[in-house]
Amino acid sequence: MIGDKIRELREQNNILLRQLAAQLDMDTAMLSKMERGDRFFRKEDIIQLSRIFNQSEEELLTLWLVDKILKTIDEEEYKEPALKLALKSIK
Amino acid sequence: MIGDKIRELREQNNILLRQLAAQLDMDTAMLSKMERGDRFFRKEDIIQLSRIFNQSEEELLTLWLVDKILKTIDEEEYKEPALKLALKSIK
DNA sequence: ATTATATTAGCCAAAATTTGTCAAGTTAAT
DNA sequence: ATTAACTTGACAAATTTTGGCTAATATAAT
Repeated sequence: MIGDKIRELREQNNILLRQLAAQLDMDTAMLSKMERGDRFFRKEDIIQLSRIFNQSEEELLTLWLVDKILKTIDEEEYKEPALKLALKSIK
Repeated sequence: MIGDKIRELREQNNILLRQLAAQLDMDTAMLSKMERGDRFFRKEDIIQLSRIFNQSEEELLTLWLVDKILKTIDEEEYKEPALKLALKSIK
């Protein structure tokens, strides 16, 4: 989700993993995993990426949070009613 | 959320914390925390509780999952768009 | 006020999860 | 076959979660 988006942006801008990783001050392997959804980005990294690629922070942070949500409901039976209720409860 | 529900059910049935805790084979203090939302119930406990109180497993597990979701988005800015997107993505 | 019962809070260690690093492995292009 | 880009797996360090114990607090009855 957010990983795909970052990869897309990175490729559109012809930046290599190791170059972007350097900018974020992280290991290349880690960024690779993050783009592929194996690991989570840190929130701060997302904020920095939104600057680097000139994207709205809201958009990227939202995608990032979606991944977190999906991870917590992953494998659970009642995802849909739970999400709906959660949505209600925050409004 | 799920804690309130369990407490409600327990009180309606005039069961003491320590009695219910015994049935669930857990520490009384732990159950107290769970009812108050300080700690999560284990999924198995919820299933057992649905039998004890004759409630639908779906209802209780859903409330339980809502709590998990709320915890992961707690403090985050873009809860609402993220929940909406998550909902879309699972359908 | 004292006792008895019920609930909550605080602390700590065990267990589980997450995170970062490194080295080895793939893939794709030349 | 060599090289550059990327991916993967294994591992330790760090962080978070969990469960249990004990003590503190609250409530009610005598």
